[in-house]
Amino acid sequence: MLINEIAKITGISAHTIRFYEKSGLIEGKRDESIKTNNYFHYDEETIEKLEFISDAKSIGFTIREIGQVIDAWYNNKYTKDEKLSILDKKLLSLEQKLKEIKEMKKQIEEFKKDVLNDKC
Amino acid sequence: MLINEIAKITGISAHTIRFYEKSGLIEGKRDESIKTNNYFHYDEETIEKLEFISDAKSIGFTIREIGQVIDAWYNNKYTKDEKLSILDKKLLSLEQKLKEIKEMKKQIEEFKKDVLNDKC
DNA sequence: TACAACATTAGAGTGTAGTCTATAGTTGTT
DNA sequence: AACAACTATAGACTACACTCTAATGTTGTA
Repeated sequence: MLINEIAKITGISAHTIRFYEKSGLIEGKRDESIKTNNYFHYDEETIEKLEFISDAKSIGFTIREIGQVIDAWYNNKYTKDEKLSILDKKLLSLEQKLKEIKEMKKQIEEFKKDVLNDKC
Repeated sequence: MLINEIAKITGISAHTIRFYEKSGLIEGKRDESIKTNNYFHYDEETIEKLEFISDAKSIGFTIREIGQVIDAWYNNKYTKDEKLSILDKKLLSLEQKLKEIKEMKKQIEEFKKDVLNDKC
């Protein structure tokens, strides 16, 4: 698959996909048998990664954090223990976010009560 | 209270507090009886607002969104119905975030299983 | 073969949310 | 009076995450 094809599939622009590639989140491969161009080719795994990136971004993970998780899962940069430690840290920070969101919900519900009772 | 005092109480720097003031999130008042300076004075409500801002930021709300919620609660920019509508929208987006975080947790737990089973 | 549609790279520009610097004036302490 | 510590303002600078432009080359269709 060339860049515009995965762009269409994932809904992420070719520009942004190139930006993610520069940032080390994904990696296209060049077809060595083709000598006339140096187009990048992307596979199913890249689609998976891009979808994961979209999800992770929407809950506030940074590019660097997402890169860590991707590396912990797909790549062989880390030992098994290092991978597990990275993933456990992310799980903890998700727990934290969950708590904060629940508290924020309570607080906004309090605001609503105040508005309903004309207290502000 | 002058700026450095609420900075100390809230743990937010004076610079950032001034930035929030410029952004319309909080508002200090000048003491008209003092002619020698034009220092801003802040009250307890500002501390409440600043603490709300910290919480809301950490779960990914933008300055603009936080401004809307603060206006919906403290100010008289909106009618009662408009205020309730703004707060309900924020509650919905919190529900959405909650869902996404739960899904992300599941996904990272899957990653962990793969790592544990040496599948990657 | 003309040409639209695609590909690459480097680098510039944008918006968000701060963060810092410089300048100038004010307040409190010795 | 000297001076450290505070205050305000404008504007420069930073990091992050895109987003776009320009230049150049390639591919596929009429």
